[in-house]
Amino acid sequence: MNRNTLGSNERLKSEKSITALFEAGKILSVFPIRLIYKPHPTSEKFPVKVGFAVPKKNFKHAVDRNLLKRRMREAYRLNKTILFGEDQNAFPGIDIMLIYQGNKPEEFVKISECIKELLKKLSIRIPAAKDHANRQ
RNA sequence: ACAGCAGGUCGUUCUAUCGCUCCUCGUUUUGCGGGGGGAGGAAAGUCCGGGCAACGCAGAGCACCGUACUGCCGAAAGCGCAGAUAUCCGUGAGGGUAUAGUACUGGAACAGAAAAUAAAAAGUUCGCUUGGGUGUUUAUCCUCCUUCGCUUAAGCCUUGGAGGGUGAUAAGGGUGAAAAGGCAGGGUAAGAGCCUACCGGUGUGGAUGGCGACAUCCAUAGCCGUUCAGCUUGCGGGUUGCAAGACCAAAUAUACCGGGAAACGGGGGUUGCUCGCCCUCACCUUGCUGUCUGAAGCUUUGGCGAAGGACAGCUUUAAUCCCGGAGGGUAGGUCGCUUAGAUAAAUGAUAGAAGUGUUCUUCGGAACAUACAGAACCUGGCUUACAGACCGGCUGCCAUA
RNA sequence: GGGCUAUUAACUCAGUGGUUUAGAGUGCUACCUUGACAGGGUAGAAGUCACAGGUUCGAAUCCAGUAUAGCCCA
Repeated sequence: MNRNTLGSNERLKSEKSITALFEAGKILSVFPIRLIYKPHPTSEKFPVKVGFAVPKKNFKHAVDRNLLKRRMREAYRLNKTILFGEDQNAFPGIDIMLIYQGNKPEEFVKISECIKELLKKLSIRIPAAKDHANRQ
C-alpha cells in the first residue's frame, strides 16, 4: 500500500546537484510547467530527488510563489507513481526540477494535468536511458 | 436615521480524507506509532533605534554625519503622548505644515527707479526776495507763449502757462512671490516717524499664572525689514553587519606574476585627518606620465569614438625569505537560532457545510465574490498596502430628516 | 536575509549646489560639396527629466513615498 508521502529525503537539496542539473540537464515542457531532469546514479533509498521553483520575475509577491510551489508539490506527491511504480528502490537515480513558466497562477486541476503528462513523457524516456546504460 | 471627524478592536469558521515541519515519549533502526506546537497587523519597505557579533581600543584637537519649540514616558531613536507659537484648509468636529541662535558673510532670476548699502528714470514740487543775492560747490538762470500798465518804437514792468537746467522728495501710481509698520492730524514748496495721539511689533525692566515653551498686564526706549544658505551654539554618533561570527569535516599544487629586504629613510596602527605615542620593514593613499580598454554607431578595415574604467612606471638585479595578487581545492555539517524555527526553505491540497457581501428571484433558492498579504537572529517605532465588520465619543453650513 | 546604486532625446552620457535655454557625441531629416558614394560642411527635428505628492514665488535639481532595473556578501 502506498502512502503518497513526500519527505525531505525525496527533495533535491544539494547545491552541487542543482548546479549540475541546470548545466547538463534535459528539458521537457508542457505549458506552463517546464521539467528539467538529469540521471544521477546513487545507492540511496530514495534515488529520485525533486525540486520546485517559481521565478521571482513573473510573480512579485511571495504569497503567489508559495501557492504555486505548494500546488506543484501536491500534484507531484499524488502522481509520482506514474514515474517509477510502487517500488522506487528498483529505479535508477534521477534529479528533477519543476519550474513554473507562466505568468498567471493556474488552478490545481490544470497543474495536476500538466504534471501527469510530464511524468508520463519522462517515464517513456527513462527506460530507454536504462537500456542504453545496460548495453554499455 | 443621513453625511462626516478623530480614536480603538477584529480581520472568516467547522468537518472528512491525504500530506509537510519541529519537539517529546515508546518501539527500534535509512523507519513506524502515540502526544503536543506550527504566520501578520502589517510578517512588507528597510526610513530611524536597541540588543548581539567581529574588527579596533593611552590621550588631545579638528573634520565629517545627524539632530534642534516645551514637558513627560522610554534602553534609545528623526519615536509616542500632552501642550506652546505661527500659518494654511474645512461651516464644524478636526486636519496639514513649520519651530535653536542671528554677531558675521553671501544671495533673492525676470519685471521694476529701487530687492534691503547706496543712488534716483518718469512723476510731484520749484520756494524766499523789488532787485542784488541767498538756498547751492561751478553756475546764479535760459527760451517761448499769454496778460495788466507805461512808451512813437525798441524796450521796461506785472499775471499765468509750457519746455530746458538746477535742487528737494520717496507719499501716490505701476512692477513683483516679497516694496522697509497702519490710520488720522499737524507740518511742508511738495513730501517723508519729520512731529504727535491711538493701534501693531521689537528690546529692556517688573507683576501675575504655568514644571516649562509661553500667555496676560504695567512701565520705558529707540522708531522698528522679509526670506534662503553659509556660519555659530548645544546634544548625539567608531565601522560593518547573523551571508556578522565560532567550531568541525573534506579537498588541493603552490605553478605563475608583482612588490620589499641599505635605513639619513620609507611605511603602518591610533575607528576619517593632525599632533603625540607605539609598532614594523608586509604596505596604503595621492599626484604626474604612459599604455590598454571603452557603448551606440561610422569606416576606404588602417582606424574614429563622450563619459568612465583598468594597469604600469616614477621606487636596481639574482638567490633565499616574507607579503600581496592570481591560480587550484572545498563549497558540507553543528552552534549562533528562539515555547513557529526552516535552510532550494514547513505552516498545505481536495471535497462538503456555515458566516458575510453583491446581483437575480418563480421568495423555495441560485450564481459570483470573500481584502492586503507569507516569518528567516530578536526587538521598539515610523511609513506603505488593505474587502469588510464592530465599539464608544464628537460635528453638521448650503436644505439635514 | 542584509547592504547599496541608478532612472534625462532612438543609444551612451553631461547638467544643476534652486529660477535665465535641459545640453554634448553618435544616430535621424533636409540642403551644399562629388560624375556618383564615403567623408566633410550648414541647418533642423526629436524630452511628461521614471511615477504621483510635499516645501517654495518657482523643482530635472530639495524632502519623503511608489515603481522598475542593476550591483555586492559565505
